[in-house]
Amino acid sequence: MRSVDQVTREELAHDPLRVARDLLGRELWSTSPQGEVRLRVVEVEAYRGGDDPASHCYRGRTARNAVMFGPAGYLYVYFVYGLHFCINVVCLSDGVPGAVLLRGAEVLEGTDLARKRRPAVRKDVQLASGPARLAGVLGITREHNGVDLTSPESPVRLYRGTAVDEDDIRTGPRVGVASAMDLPWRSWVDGSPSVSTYRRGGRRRARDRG
DNA sequence: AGCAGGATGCGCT
DNA sequence: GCGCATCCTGCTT
Repeated sequence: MRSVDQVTREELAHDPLRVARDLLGRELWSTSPQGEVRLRVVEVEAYRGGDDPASHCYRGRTARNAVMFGPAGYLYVYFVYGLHFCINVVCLSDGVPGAVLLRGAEVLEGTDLARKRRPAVRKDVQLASGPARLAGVLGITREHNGVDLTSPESPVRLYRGTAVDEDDIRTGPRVGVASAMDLPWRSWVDGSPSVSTYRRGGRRRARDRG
């Protein structure tokens, strides 16, 4: 298998906690009329279904989260805070919801286009640091919801890339999510400057705002 | 390096 | 209505 081979659906049809670690070092290529952008994934988070209160699938299937209930290998796109898109790789099998949120990546090719799409970001190394920036530099919109990442025909695709050394992988709690469960929800490549800064979860109360 | 506040659309209670 | 799997600006250490 070569680094330019696409990731197969079978490889993604597993528990999100496992797939999350496996996605580190993989490459995401997006093709559009504007050009091509290639990323190397360095930060991810696992989300499950009915047993995960932070998951969009926690309260069952709806029109919005339907893709997460389908087969592995598809893109789940959601819209947050009235401004941003974020993307997940759907995993597990048809009917069982689960996905991995892509939180951080390094830009390998297409830096000029990435910068055009995210003009506010100061340093190139931070162009895809953070889930909405990552989706932004790929040119993701709601049209990309349900795209097959394992098909050569798709506008956004997942490639094998180069494996990350086990010793370079770190895990910790998810960003912006309050969870009591001690599981390796979040994984990242140690030392990468494109890993987003950690913010703890939980709601801010009126008292805390002073 | 780290708050705080604003901008903003939409899914769900 | 409320609350987000956020980002950006501006100001303080």
